[in-house]
Amino acid sequence: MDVRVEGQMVEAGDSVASTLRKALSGKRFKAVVAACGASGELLDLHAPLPAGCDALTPVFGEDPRGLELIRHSAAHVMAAAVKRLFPEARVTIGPAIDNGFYYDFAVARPFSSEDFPAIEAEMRRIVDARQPFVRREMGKAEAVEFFRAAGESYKVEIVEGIEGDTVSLYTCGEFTDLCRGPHVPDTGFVRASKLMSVAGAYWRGDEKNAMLSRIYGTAFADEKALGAYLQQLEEARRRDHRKLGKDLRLFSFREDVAPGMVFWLPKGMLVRTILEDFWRREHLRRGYELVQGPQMLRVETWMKSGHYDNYRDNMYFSSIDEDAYGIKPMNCIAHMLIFGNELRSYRDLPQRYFELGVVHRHEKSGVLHGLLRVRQFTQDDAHILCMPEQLEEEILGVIHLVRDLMGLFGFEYKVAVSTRPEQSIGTDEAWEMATSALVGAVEKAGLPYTVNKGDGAFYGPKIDVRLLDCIGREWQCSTIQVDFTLPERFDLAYIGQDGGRHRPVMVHRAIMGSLERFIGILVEHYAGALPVWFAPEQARVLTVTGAGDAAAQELCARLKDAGIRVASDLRNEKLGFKVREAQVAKVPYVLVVGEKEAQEGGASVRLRSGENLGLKSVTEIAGLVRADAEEPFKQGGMCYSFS
RNA sequence: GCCCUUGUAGCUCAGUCGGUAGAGUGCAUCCUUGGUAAGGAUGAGGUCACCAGUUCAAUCCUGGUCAAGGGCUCCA
Repeated sequence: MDVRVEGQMVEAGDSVASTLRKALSGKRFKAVVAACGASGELLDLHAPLPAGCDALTPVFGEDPRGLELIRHSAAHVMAAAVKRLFPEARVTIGPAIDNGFYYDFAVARPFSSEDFPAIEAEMRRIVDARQPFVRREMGKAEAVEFFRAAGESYKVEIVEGIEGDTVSLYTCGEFTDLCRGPHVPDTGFVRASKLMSVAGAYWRGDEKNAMLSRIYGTAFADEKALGAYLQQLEEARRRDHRKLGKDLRLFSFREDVAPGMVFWLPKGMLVRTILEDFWRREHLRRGYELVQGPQMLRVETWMKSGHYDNYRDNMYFSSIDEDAYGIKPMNCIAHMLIFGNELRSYRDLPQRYFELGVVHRHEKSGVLHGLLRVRQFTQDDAHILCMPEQLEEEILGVIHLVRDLMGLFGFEYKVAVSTRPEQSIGTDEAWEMATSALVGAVEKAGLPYTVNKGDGAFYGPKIDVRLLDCIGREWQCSTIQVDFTLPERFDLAYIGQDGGRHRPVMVHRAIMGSLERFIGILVEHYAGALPVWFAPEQARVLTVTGAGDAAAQELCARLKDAGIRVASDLRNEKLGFKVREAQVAKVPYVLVVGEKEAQEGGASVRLRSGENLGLKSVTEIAGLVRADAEEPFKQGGMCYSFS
């Protein structure tokens, strides 16, 4: 029988490898890590050619599937090295993950990064030995016996949990591990790897179980790809909003005073204010109304809403005159009550309430992370109360708002629709109606989406939007949720055309999600070089010598009159020094005033890119800055300027 | 909460194999008036996170506490 390999037909060999060898050049064959069978399954190179197999695709290390194999095999190599150095360590699991792999070990003394050099050296020896990965099938009982004899109690537990009669084992050198496979042909393919960090991890991810010692590592097809990845990590560190926030004086944290809560410094607060102002205006333009509820509500209200039962552990409480109050972790209750404040007609619907609502949530201390995970934050929260037949239209409006906002910052994004989970309330009919409204809206908007089956909230289906920043990281921001419960619990109603009382449907949505978090993402996305429209300092006037002070102040005043956020640096320092400081502060426009400019008026303009535009008049400069600030709005159909 | 790492000047970090500490940067003052990424000098600034223990002596060793950072979702 003949087998198709990369477009040519070759005679089937005994093994996958021998078949491929007939079709590939020696050099290419050496780089193959595995093969993909006719039905898409991955095969070990050493494996016998499956019966009836009529096509094979070689998989290389650069291929995502090949890379995953390399990483999985790297986990085995690391485990083998650890077993050599620490024979008493018991192995547990070691999968490939997004950016590498890990392996969890049960050891008396947890590993630390100081153990890395020894482990890496041992790994190197194993890699250089080019030990083949040998697969073997074994009956379950036999496998249990094998691992019990080896003292690998965790493996025994895993084998016992596996369905079916046989399991597969892979051996490289003296190390044998339970593994589904496949693997790279030999350890030589794990030539570019690096151990990254250690962490504690619970057995099977359950905090009731024993704490294991996890070692994270990464591996690539070659040193070049590994180097590129390490460089990308370096780039991410360079963009870290916590560092940039400190350097650029945007915000600070005082762990001793208020852990997980932000102190907004003047520049950061200006950025926030501009974003808030823009966002409020945009909401007004799209038919939302601004509202605001109290910061704390009596505890009885939280009982009525269900938050006390379901969310109490994350809430802060206080008491006033012996009455218990809960500080709001969400804004929806006040919006419910605002709807219920008067009798509503179907003519009044939809009601769209928008609030930049400050909420408090008690996050566990270990999960706080700069602006991205805090305990007090501001949601760009809205609740739309509408008739069921308006639902799709309303959701479409929200999706358009998401699209326009993401476009404004140049974010790519991914949409996922989450459907009814096992545990949920509400009728099938309501779920069906809401889910089809969500799907219908996404389709009308022409957006590709995925479905997360059973991942909806217990009270309704939802759309989640994950944005991708400019270095490809994903962030969960926007969420659009349909909710049947709250209108029910608060007995909200409107009078329909028929004169009867009807229950409105509620859409809960946040686009930026948390303002704090969104600003953190923006800082990382732009690496601190914020676009002119919300840069806290759009321009800085620098003098060459003290003789330019008066002209600089005059220029500054005129630009301020033109609505430009400008500062001046009249310090007694050399120009090069001041230029550097402005550059480090990522100021978009640096305006230099020297003798020549003082005489002719205007300033010589240096951009953040380092480009020098030469002498420009005040009017020209104001025009440049303004045009730059308006640029991002050209695509979104939006329009905004802060003044 | 749990595991690993870390905690020294406003910031970034050295250092002391146990004898209470240093650099760069920033800040202040002075000199310097310099044309697009760092001019020079001088000075101020620290209960070495906190609490115990060991010791003649602890910032350093030991134990504990607090905080931060990396993880604790990826399942042979």
